[in-house]
Amino acid sequence: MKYDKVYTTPLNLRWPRDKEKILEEQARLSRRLSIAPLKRAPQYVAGVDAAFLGDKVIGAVSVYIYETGELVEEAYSVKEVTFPNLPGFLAFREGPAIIGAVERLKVVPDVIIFDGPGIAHPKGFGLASYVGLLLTIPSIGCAKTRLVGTYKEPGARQGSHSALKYEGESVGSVVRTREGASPVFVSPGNLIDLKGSVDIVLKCTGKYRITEPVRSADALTRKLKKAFEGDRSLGNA
DNA sequence: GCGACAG
DNA sequence: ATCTTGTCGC
Ligand SMILES: [Mg+2]
Repeated sequence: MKYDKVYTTPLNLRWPRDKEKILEEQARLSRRLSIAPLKRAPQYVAGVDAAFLGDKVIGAVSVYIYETGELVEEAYSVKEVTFPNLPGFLAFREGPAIIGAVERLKVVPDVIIFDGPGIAHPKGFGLASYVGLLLTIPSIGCAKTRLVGTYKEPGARQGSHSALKYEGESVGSVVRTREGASPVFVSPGNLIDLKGSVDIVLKCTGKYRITEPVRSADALTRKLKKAFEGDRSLGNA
């Protein structure tokens, strides 16, 4: 279709003009990811999410103490939306605002959980991988639905999981975080492996399907959005 | 040409 | 993701 606005990637590549270059860039960056076990147990686990308001993106982050589940800090940032909504490129829309939020934190998270995939992506470079690579912070992709890959429905009990395969590789795990609810799609983003990702997601799961850190960030995202609606200085109204 | 398709 | 109140099922 046609675009009335100039959409750009954080690397000044324009859509749809530079479509091929953008795809090459995702593939190139994915090769720089490190999918390996976490060195030491995390102390701080963060959850991130984003919301949209007009042509603005609100990124939010909630940090918890991994062992106790205590909320210790939150932050957010607002950015301009610079990329259209197309499957495979979510990172270009949410990434900037999420990165901005994490950079405003006083504490540096040991691992970050995302509302979107890591390497379970067409080019092996989903939202969690993108942010995890740019910030050099271990990241976990925890998508609500499938982007790529095939799998067998996991068992009905909480904690059940099955492999998510794509192009012959086991890129993720389909995890039943809550009984009676649809499973979640876990895949490592950067600086962590699949096993460690699943362990952390389950450890951060409370009574809901979505991980507590991400739920918290999602809640913050909406509170902020509500507070910003009708705010001329933010560009809407 | 017809589906699939993160949030 | 977003637009939105009540309503069906466990
Ligand atoms: Mg989200």
